[in-house]
Amino acid sequence: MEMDTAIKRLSAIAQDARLEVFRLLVKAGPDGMAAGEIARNLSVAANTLSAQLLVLSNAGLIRARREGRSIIYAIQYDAMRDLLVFLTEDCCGGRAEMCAPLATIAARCCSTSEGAAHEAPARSRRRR
Amino acid sequence: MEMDTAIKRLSAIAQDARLEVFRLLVKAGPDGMAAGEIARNLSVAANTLSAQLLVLSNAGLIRARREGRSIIYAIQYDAMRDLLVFLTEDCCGGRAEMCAPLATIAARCCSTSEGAAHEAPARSRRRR
DNA sequence: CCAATAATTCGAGAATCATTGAAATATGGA
DNA sequence: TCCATATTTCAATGATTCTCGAATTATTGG
Repeated sequence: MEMDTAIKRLSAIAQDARLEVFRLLVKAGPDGMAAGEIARNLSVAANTLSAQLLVLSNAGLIRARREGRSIIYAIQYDAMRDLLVFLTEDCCGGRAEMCAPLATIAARCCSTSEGAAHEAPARSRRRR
Repeated sequence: MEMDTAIKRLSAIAQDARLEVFRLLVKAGPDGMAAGEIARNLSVAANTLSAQLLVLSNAGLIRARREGRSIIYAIQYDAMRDLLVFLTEDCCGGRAEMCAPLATIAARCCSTSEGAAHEAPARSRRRR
């Protein structure tokens, strides 16, 4: 990934309203949410939100699709994944101080069933 | 982690010079690098760099220690790890689109020896 | 076609941020 | 103590960025 792209994405989420939008859309999943719905959730003006959605879109972190009168925004998982990969590149200059925690993140995510209220099918994954 | 902290850290690395400093220090590892050495590496003025190092410090991403005439900056792995955890929180709103890639990151990191030009002693680590 | 809803674009003003030269502080050695 | 090295602080300037009101575009239903 190019530095330019990474910076674009980082600055996109380095702002309170946009970080909230981002997190909201991460939670919302692939189905996404309409712009108006997002605005209501975060109590931010429609036109302000529009500008912020554009920043996130231009960074490639979210994607818009029209559905009737609404425009639905949804997270782009690949973009986020690429950014995380970029940030952790060369993290092992010989040592594992950073890598070890990464494994923890992966393990915590989707395996700890703390938030598994929505019964994920969970194709048997080997533990630990 | 508080949103404020996350934003502080994200904005800290959402800028070209600082992102380069950050990546350089990630590579450098716990021993860190002197401010002057960083400046030479990135060909940026000492005073400009100083301001940027302060931003990264205030964000908690790096830490300074004096050593003789030099001031050595080193990455703070914990801060970075916490940020990554924060960014991936709630990423599993039921689906694994984002989580699966995370595991890949962890696996790629420290296991793929693609960038192992600096012959890490490699205390026998199981492959793959 | 007209009105209502959903969202975006435009322009301006305020606020924040990055960079620079000049001056200041801290350390180590002669 | 005096000087050179290493780095930071300060103040100013220019560049970005954020937000907001007003106007605009797109879509649906009557």
